[in-house]
Amino acid sequence: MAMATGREIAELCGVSVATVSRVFNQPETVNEETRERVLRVAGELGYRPNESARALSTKQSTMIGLVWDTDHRRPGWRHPYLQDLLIGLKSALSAHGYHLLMLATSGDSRAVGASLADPVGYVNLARRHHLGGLVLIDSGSDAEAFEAFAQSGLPCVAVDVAVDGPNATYVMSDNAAGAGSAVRHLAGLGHSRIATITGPPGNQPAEARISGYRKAIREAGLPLREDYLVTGDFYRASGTAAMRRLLALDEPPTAVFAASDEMAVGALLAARAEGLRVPEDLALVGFDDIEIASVVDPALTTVAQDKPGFGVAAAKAVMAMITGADREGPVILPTQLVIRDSCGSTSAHDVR
Amino acid sequence: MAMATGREIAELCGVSVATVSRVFNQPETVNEETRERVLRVAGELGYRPNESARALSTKQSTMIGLVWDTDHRRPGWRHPYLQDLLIGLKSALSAHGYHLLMLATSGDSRAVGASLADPVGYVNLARRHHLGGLVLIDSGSDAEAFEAFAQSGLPCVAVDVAVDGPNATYVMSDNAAGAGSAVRHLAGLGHSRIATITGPPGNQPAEARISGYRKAIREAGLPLREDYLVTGDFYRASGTAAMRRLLALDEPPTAVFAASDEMAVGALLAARAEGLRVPEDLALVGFDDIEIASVVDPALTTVAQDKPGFGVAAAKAVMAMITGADREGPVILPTQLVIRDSCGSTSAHDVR
DNA sequence: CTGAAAGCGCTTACAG
DNA sequence: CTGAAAGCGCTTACAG
Repeated sequence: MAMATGREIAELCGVSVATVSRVFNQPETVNEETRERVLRVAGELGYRPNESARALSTKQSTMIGLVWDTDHRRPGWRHPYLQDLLIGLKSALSAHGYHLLMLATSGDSRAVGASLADPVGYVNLARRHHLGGLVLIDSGSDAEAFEAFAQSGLPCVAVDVAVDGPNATYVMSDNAAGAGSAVRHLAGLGHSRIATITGPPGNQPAEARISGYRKAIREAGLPLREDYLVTGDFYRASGTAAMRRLLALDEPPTAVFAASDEMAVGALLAARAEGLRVPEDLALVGFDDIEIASVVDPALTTVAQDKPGFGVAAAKAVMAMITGADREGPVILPTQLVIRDSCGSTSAHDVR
Repeated sequence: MAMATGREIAELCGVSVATVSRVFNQPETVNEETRERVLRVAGELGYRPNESARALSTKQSTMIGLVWDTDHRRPGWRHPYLQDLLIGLKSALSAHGYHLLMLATSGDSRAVGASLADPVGYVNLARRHHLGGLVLIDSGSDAEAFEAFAQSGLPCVAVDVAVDGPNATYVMSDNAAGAGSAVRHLAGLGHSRIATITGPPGNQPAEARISGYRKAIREAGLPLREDYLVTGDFYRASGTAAMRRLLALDEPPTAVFAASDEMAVGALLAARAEGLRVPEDLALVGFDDIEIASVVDPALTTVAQDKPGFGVAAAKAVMAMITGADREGPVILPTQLVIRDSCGSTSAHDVR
């Protein structure tokens, strides 16, 4: 059973195809009686305007492109909360009747795919498909490539990368505030030797978390020790390495804020290997609140990001650009400190 | 800068649009010199045929639809390995120049979205977009709805659900064999009281894992005790509840095979709460090998599924249907037992 | 090997 | 309120 076409509906209803089209696009301009007849017949035959034809004619499809580079140089790389992001994105987009097109990525630039090495390939794809806009998901080091998208004029919203352009915006957690809340929690527990394991240099959320850390340390009246600032890369192994370095210090920290849960877990492993007990000998706070945070032992206190919120906000932002709503600034999502067992309780620490 | 059209290229090259089109679709039919001229000009202007127009004309887009129900009745539901599946799917599809369209889902059936309650909505969408086929991802209880897709005639490949239809197939782990390997490992370690925590009744992988368990128990010469078969639902909490029930038995098991890592973690928690040590007092094997498996303490021995492999196989299967290759049967993926610390070592158990 | 023409299924000024 | 017509950008028999 092939799809019914507008022409068939028109004939069955004794109207022109133009009228059928109007029923679906500007229903208020067509006589109520005709409209209902068309709607009824269309309903019976399961008719809906063909999307390819519609996109060709209007130069606007009901699809938003997703740029997510899976052929990433870093092999085992995984996005910390892709599924939640997609859930939020998809459901918010669905509410507007939009689908999400995961654009093919191809190493070479021939064929259909594009690659981040060549952003115009993606922009081209977007135009050829009449996409309404693009959602850009950072896989760690795409900031530069994203800048090119933002300049293209196409509605773009980046997640976790601050881009700027005629039709571009981004959504990001309030990373500085989140880091601050972690440090304050630690300081409030009586710690004065609080170190941090950072994300990779150049990464915006990573940098913001560092400033948040610095600011909170200062505000707590604690000394800012550069040897308490160890560079990681968000991955677990780097957390382990960083923790070892911290533990080797003459005056090792009693508390550590890791800029990702993965690194926090790595740090936990390192601490355990050194015979330290968490939280008794070492307090630990992570960032993200991914699933493993609640499953490690002790369960990790962490700065939770609003994962589906990224998707919802991104969807809202593209839709706003498409419908030409007033342009709003970047979306900054609040974080929330989730207190579990990796820092002990206040009372426990009073004893210290 | 709007996209260049075929007409512009044609004019610049002094040929007809038909020729330009041929250069991209049947290059061998056009004179080499002309072809190269067109290709060069097209390259300079970044021209590529518009996808909407092409799809309208050929009735075939370069998109595969993804049916993934996020508005699932089970609120906190997450697919255990969606990201890996998508990575495999996307990269294999990309190799064929296909994109992945995540179809909008809408609770109500109006608007653009469809819902699993109404599979024809999706099939309709597929036709309106001229999708090459559909990949169906089970969110726990979609088997029935998927049957409807399979009957539609549209190329469909389901993940983790055995569907059948004129143009449908599926990819699934060898769940029975996987469960068997878990039980054999436990039996090999000297356990004779091996219980299992199952997935939800009716779920095909869950059922297959149960048969695998039964078969292996039998083959190990152990008695099949119905009280050692406790029903779970793949979620963590059900693992905890099931474990409590097992521990309350007059003759509690010394080893448990949980049909998912989540349930294994739940079981681990319950065992710990009862003061049991894992693996000393209780050996535990999970299924899936998701990230938490390696992060819990003790690290979980588990039956690993080839997660990206699902995506790759699904992509291959749809592409084969689209290109009309000989129809192959369902793809059964091998599993692999990953031995970590939750079962102890053979020697440790010899002492027992 | 190449062009003119029809057609894919819709939308939207333009008349009436 | 409605229809005839043009156009969106491509592909593919059909002639030549």
